[in-house]
Amino acid sequence: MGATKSHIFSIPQNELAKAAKVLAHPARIAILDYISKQENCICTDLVDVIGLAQPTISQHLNEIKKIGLLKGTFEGKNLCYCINKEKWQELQFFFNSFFSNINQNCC
Amino acid sequence: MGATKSHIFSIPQNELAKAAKVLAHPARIAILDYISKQENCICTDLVDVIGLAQPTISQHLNEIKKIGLLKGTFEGKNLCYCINKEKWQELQFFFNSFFSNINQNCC
DNA sequence: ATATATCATCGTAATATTGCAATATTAAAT
DNA sequence: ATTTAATATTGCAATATTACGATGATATAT
Repeated sequence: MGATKSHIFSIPQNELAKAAKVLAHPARIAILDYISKQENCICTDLVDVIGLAQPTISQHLNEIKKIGLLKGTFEGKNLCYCINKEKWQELQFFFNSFFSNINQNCC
Repeated sequence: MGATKSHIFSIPQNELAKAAKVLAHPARIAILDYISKQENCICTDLVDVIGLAQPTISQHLNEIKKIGLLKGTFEGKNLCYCINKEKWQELQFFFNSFFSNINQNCC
């Protein structure tokens, strides 16, 4: 017990849950908020902006990267990254479709 | 350590994360999928539909109820509930606003 | 009143997440 | 080559989540 039984759910259900999981932490919302409001790709110290330790920020960034929501070069000294607009819009559409599917005859 | 440092984030950031957390499990997506597709309030055996044990379903329902996404009478023999349309639309708007805030000049 | 059906709660085991100190890696600057 | 700055990885402690058996509560049917 303890682990999510993903196999009993459909692929879209698992996909949406996975995406929601990435958004299910205020630090990751804050990171996305910050990055999405910059004029250009940022090469900055999110550590100072957010207020968590560097390894923790790095971990959160990794969670966001894993679903493809960030793009950029993640090597070397100055890490430059920004929102992957295509994936962002895909997720927006995905969430919006989910919310739009409610049966309006109910209650 | 171990617990989310909610206090260092803004209220909207925490609110969105909290809502996303509810959607961050395929069972809860499946439950919402199912309920939102019914013609009326359901008074049914989600246990059979989803395929998890009754206490587990009950827990998941409670998570959804806690953010006000379900309404109905939750007592007695026949539990009747359905989507709280107002909260549903509020969340849809909330998520959509978040996704719409991306700076289009980036990258 | 007793049985039955439905949902909630408790207790607990398994697993996942969060956070950070310590350390490693990488690339640029000197 | 060495130092410096930025990010990643490792290891681990604290906490949270997921799942379910056992049990409790409540309402209807008999």
